[in-house]
Amino acid sequence: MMTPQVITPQQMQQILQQQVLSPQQLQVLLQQQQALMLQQQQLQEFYKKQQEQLHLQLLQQQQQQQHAGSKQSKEQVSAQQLAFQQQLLQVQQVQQQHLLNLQRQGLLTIQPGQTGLPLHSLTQGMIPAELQQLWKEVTNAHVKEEHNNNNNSSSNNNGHRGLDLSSPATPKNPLLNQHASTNGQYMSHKREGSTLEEPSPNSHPLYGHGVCKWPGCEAVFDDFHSFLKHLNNEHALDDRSTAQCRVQMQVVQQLELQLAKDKERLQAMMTHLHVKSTEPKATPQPLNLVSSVTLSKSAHEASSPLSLPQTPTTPTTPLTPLSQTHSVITANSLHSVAPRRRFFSEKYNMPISPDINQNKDFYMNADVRPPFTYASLIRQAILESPEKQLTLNEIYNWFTRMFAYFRRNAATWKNAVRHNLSLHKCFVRVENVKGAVWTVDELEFQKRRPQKISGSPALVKNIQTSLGYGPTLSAAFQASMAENNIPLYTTASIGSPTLHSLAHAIREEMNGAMDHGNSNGSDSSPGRSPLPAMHHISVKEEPLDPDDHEGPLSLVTTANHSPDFDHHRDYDDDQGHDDML
DNA sequence: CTCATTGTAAACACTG
DNA sequence: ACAGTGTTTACAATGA
Repeated sequence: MMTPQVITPQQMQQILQQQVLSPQQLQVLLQQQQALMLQQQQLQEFYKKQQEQLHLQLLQQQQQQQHAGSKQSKEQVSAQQLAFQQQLLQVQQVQQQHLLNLQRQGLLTIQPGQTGLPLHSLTQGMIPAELQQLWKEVTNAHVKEEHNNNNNSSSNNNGHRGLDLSSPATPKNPLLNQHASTNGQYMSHKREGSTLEEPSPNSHPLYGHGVCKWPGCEAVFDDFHSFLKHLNNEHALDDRSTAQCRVQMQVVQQLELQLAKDKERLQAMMTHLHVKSTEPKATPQPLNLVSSVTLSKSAHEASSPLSLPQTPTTPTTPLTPLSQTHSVITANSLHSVAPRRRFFSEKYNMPISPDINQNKDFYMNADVRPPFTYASLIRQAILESPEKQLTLNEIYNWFTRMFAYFRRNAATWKNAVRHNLSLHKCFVRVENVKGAVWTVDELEFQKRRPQKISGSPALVKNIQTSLGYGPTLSAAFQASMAENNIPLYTTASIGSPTLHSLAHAIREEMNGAMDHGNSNGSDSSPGRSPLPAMHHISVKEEPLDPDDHEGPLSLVTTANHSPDFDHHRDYDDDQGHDDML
């Protein structure tokens, strides 16, 4: 999807998803920031050179045609300059957002005058290669028409022809993309669909569950008045606040934009599918998660604008990826599928992350039952959290935040969540200072996969054997998080140690909490492991290996500097969902 | 058919 | 007493 705007939908989803920064993320951010600083220096130098070059060229051309008395070249160069500047303006948006987000998180202090971002700083987000490319375009491609200074604030729809920077920059520039994607990490968001109410004496849209909901603030107050005090003091009208406000505006803008685009896409999809209805059936879907997921997504999206039967007791089961797909996707065909109790085929319960990420917007707004098991959803919620641990209430909040479907019938699904937490061994309860948090024992979770994945036992073996202990454990964690499309976590050097200790922590906890009599001893006992090279592959036997890790880890003290942002969701069972769609 | 998994409902215990 | 949390049991639906 070509997205001319600065933020891609995926990034927006990450924005929505990653609200809290873990210490590891902060570390990564700092490193990236340092790298960015370096870049900025280089870029400024580069830009200076380019400007000199431009001036030189200008002078030369002036001299050349001075006698001819022609002003054309001058105008031409001016137009080029203009175009160049406009491109830079575009880049400015990316860069500005990045900086603002940094500032928003307190990682960067921007001087008051800097928020305006003078031209010379526009290039800060660009790498030399890109600048060069841009320069080439500016200098080579002749500007055929006058560009009026349409530096409107949004400028998403640029009028530039061959000089469109956004399109080449997006796919071409991994660095820029990286920044942009990490932007999503910084940007907290507020989706205050349910807080439109008038400010009552003891409530404030920016105050929820004792936490200041100002982006990036998270200050905790037990008293509403102290919050008000804080709000007036800390978030007064200053540059920082306005900048943060601007970012928030951009977030909203982008969301609206994406909504419009998705609607358009949906329309196109539906028309397309209608047209295709008479055509021969598509080739059988491979047992590929992505494809099936995509299909389910399209099915969902197709159903989204249609008035969904709001019958929570009869779940609107999405299409089965393989067999039950009809060519024509209509509301009827979608929901005429016999109501099933199950969410979806549990074959697909494991890698829901991509789907969730890709269809987040949909699930957030459409009252459609997500096609995943409770266990998968709970796992996803926990893995998405910065500390890979959530309290029960935070899990609830995640459900209500991510899925419109779970904003009703709270008693039912909450019970199911608790039931699942207790029932499945893959969910480990960890005592904490604040109470108890739930973590995911990835090994246990993966253990259930073999039965789910139909077809390829080899694949199953692979998966299982890849879940050995020690280093591979953290690898499994990383894989699972890469699955979450959380780029920061895949930066191995940073994510690994923490995950390691976490895994260790979980294991320790398992040692204490779980009796190892759970093993049915059927598969892969240590003795006859299919991979003798590895240590025990036995996934189930107590994973108490020699402690190669450092000593006492404390899940508790792992810098809970980022309080549960989840609390700022106010979906209290029966409210805040009637405004959907 | 059996069996495993999942969802739902409900009872119960514990805790603050 | 009450709500939230956590465990457990029972049962139905589904699919392998």
